Amino acid sequence: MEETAITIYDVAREANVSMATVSRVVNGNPNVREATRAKVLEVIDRLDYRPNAVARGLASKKTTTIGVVIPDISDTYFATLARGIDDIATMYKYNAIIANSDSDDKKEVHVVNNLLAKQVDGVIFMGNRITDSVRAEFSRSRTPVVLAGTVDGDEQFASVNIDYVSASREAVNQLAKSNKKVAFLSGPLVDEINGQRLAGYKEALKENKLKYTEALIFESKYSYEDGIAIAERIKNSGATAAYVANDELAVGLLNGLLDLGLEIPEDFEIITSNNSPVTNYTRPSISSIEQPLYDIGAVAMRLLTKLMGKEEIEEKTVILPHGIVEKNTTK
Amino acid sequence: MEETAITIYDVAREANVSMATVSRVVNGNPNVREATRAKVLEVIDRLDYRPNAVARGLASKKTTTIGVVIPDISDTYFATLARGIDDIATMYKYNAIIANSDSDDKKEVHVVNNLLAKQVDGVIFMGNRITDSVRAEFSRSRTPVVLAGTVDGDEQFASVNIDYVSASREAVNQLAKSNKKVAFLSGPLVDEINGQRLAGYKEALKENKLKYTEALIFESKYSYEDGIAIAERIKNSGATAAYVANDELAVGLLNGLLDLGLEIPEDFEIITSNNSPVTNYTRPSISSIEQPLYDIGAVAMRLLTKLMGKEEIEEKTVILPHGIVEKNTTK
DNA sequence: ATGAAAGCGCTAACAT
DNA sequence: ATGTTAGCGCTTTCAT
Repeated sequence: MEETAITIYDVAREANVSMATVSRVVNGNPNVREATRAKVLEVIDRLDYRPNAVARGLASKKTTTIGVVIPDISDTYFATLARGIDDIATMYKYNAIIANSDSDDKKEVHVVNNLLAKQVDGVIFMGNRITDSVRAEFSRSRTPVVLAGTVDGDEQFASVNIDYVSASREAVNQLAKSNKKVAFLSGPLVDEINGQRLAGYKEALKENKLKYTEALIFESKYSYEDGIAIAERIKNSGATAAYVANDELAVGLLNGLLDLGLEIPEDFEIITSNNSPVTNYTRPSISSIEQPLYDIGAVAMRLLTKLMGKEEIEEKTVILPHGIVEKNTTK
Repeated sequence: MEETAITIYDVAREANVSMATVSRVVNGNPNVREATRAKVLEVIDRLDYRPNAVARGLASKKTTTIGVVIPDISDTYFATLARGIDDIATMYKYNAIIANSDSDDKKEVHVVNNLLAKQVDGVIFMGNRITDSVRAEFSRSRTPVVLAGTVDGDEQFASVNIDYVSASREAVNQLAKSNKKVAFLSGPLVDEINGQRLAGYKEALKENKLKYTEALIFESKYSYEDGIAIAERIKNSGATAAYVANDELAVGLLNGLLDLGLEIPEDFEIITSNNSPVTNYTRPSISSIEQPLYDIGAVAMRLLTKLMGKEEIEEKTVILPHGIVEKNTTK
């Protein structure tokens, strides 16, 4: 908003053309004589004209803005996804309004509403689960939605993830090779993503002829402190290994166990889930499932551009490959 | 954008009032009879009317959206600032468009332009320095700008920071108590923020009657790997302590020195700058300057709301308090 | 307290 | 190739 903003009308008058022609030039419409285009461009440059995106949005019903619902932008996991989203968004000339939800049901509904009121062309939703109210909100809007790193059992929405079941199965398989008692440590099991991880854990136990017991299942929050706090209980459970659903939690568990005098990985093995940088900072560094977080965001955004462009989608449930990186918390 | 979006006009017709009245109700204008308000509200609820923020923006010249220029949202330092910004923005009913700049001059100008085209009501700018072209871009716009965690020597813009000179002086003072050779490790010294840190370093040397030598100044990128890579050079410099400008860099240095067989803090002391969670994850945990990152973002956003509301500002250069947290990389 | 009407700055038919 | 003219959905005077 300049002192006295230059409008398309000012440019038209100065260039002796109609505003339609200026609009055509601005939008790269080929139906403009080269000489005319040059003149308009010159005036645009001289007057330093900057098209008002809000007016454009109202007239065209396209805002070139997307909404991103994210639990917490200061959480590296989501921030990495967000970076992937924003890079691709920028590539396709979109801007991203980022709204923190804290995975709170009420806030989620609120921010989604807000985003839709702002007429975003699409939404990328991240969370641990997708509630019915959010689902309803999206359903009665025609705005395309893509879930990133978020599991939707109903497959109502397009989504980009890795195969969490397989990933955790592989991780637990690795641990079960040399441990009879493998603990499972995650955030709330009601979150669908953790449910999938638990399913993978159970599959691995079965494959290794180990029996499942709730005594080895630990539910917690996703924080370093929670990891520290739960270390003693896990040690006392008799487990000699743990698959952990979150890196900060894993770091906490590692340091907690170290504080209790355990040798890692000799006495206890750990595999975590996101292979974020912190897994390399600890001593020993933490073995982890490796997942392409940035790419999940990037692919989700690319998918969204297709949806917004009404392109045909070959497969709306995208599964990206994962791996296991062995570092120093496994033998 | 619903199937057939319902507009203020639909509500007006259904409630037998004019759109002006609906507008008044929506905007909480008191000049509406209670009965009328109730009826309108009922219709709004029944039709599930959601005011179009784009149209509002065009008519009122206020978008209730701010722009946030950030070097990299996946960098915890900035992500924490961003979280503070977004929380206060939400509190004041603003949304934030977040644009990554990678601290790249060209990108910065580009995203700022873009943000202004979108008619954001204000901008929060984060970076290591503020270039002339960005400065120019902001200058010829009337959009309020606040710098967060970003030093502007010219004090042209409102800003929120800690006193980097004092903070690094205190950190180095602490190290100089028991070390004759204290290294200084930072990102590019052309970045004003590092210039201030260096100034503090020099002051501390002087206070401790140590002489300044370029042999102890190390310039690097801001990454873990760079910290690892530079460890040997720092060790060979004869330094027995280092003040580091970035936490990831400090973690790298710590692990690098550990790999070289040094005992920390016995053989080498380290103090870093941001006290981010990773400083607690390492063994030993890293002593650090403590700065209120979240608050810097929050206060910057609060300041911006005042600027946008044309309120009087008592002091546009805000300095927040800092501290030093002694952990286990100092004796 | 309420309504009528004029824009906000632009796009998108439709004409020419 | 270019111009004319309706809107887009809302806010905001100005009347009443």
